[in-house]
Amino acid sequence: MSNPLIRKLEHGALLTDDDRNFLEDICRKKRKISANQDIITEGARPENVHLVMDGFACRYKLLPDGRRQIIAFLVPGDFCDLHVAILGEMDHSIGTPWGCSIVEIPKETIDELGRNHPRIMRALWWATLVDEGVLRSWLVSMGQRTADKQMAHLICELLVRLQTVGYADADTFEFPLSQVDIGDTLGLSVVHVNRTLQVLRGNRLIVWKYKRIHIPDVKRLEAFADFNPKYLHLVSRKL
Amino acid sequence: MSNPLIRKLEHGALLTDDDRNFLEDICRKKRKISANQDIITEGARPENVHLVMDGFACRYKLLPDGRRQIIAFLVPGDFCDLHVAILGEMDHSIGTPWGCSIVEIPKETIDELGRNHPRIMRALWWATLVDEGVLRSWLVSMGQRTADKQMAHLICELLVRLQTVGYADADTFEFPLSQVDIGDTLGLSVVHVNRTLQVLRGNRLIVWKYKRIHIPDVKRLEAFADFNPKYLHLVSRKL
DNA sequence: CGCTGCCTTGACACGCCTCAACGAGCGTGG
DNA sequence: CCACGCTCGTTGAGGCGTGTCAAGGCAGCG
Repeated sequence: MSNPLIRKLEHGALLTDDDRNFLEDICRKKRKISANQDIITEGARPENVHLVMDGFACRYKLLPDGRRQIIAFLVPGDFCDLHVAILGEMDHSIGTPWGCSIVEIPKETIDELGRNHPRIMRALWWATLVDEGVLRSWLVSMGQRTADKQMAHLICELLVRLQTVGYADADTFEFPLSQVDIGDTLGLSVVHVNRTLQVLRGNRLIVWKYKRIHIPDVKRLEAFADFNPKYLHLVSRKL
Repeated sequence: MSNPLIRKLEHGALLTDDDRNFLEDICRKKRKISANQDIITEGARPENVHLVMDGFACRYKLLPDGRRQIIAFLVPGDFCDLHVAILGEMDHSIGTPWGCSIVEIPKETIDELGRNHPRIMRALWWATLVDEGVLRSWLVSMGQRTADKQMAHLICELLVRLQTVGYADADTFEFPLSQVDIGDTLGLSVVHVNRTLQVLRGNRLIVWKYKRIHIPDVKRLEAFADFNPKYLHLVSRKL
């Protein structure tokens, strides 16, 4: 079983075979999004719900002066806009500077989940609440941690999140982002991102080559970043 | 009708008289929390859900070195821990450095809402999704705005949120926070908060005296902060 | 009266930003 | 096949925003 959505939800709720089959069905029609494309733009009122199945996407917000803040990374198994059904309008955009594939799910299918698959519905709420926990943790990082620890913390988080959906090994994962992207994520300039990365590499906390991050000593990086995965609320951290 | 919870939820969903009566009933037994007290502490698994009815509370997270990051302000009508029912354990603390009064609602009452008051339930989900929107906006502020605009943005947000529950007039509201608290909210040092406030006061963007903020020209402050209230998803901004 | 908490100020240091330039890798078209 | 342009990473120099340390002032209160 390698469907990232199912893998993820199993960390938040108990599913039956029936639930799993239903989810498997939903995820059949994948669609590729090429690099530098928006999936949904701020102000839209999408008719379908979007789910990332492969690659990376990101939530972001543009300021009038052109600055961009990336608010979240969406990895396989993550929903882009589950909330629009209730909120109506997107208050931010979602794009993929690196390419990804997604599945579009009609709103009615989500309504059907509410009626016939309460366990899945609960798992979806679990997922959005976890997203909120991640957001809180990013805010803490930004407010209180220096650039090096902030960066280390982000990498620790991605390692765990990608592991839960089968997209990372014990100490390495693919990472297609540019240093500009990281800057827009952490609220830093490219130049400073570059210099900070050099320090992390110099201390052998991370190795980053060919769009892949490798962590020589995970425990050491987690200690350095003061990383505690509790905020991800994974019931069983089976990897 | 002055129940802040009802006032707030009416901005997110249509309620019936029956719904309103039920909510009114829930909010009867208020309890005062004095200043510098925690309402819930990280790691707790509370049996009741907590709702702020008067005053201010805040979500916050403590780092090993003693630094504190405030993640959210909870004003009258805001729930502290609706999510614990699904997530199980608190991944942050909630306290009130300034005093507030709250209501404790048994989890079973929430379950009953799910069965008998679907409109309320939907409104509660609306409220937690709006909280997430606020969180996103804080992240954008922190990452991209300078201290002065960040502070101005926060004040604009609080003005609107307090207005929707009847705790602010057109251009003024009570604000019991200290400059240390603001520093921990925006990720700034007290010294810098102080100096930034002096600039804002000097430009007559805000007047802050006797634990009350007054805004001489709301439009001007909103323009300065680049404030757009759409992220609060208030269906009708009747004030 | 003398606490104590909060605001305010000054001096100095440092993290991070901006501007500017250059280099490496890579796809494209002549 | 090479020249070109593009994107991305890297470096240097200088400046500003913000942090830290330290001290003093003022108001509230026992």
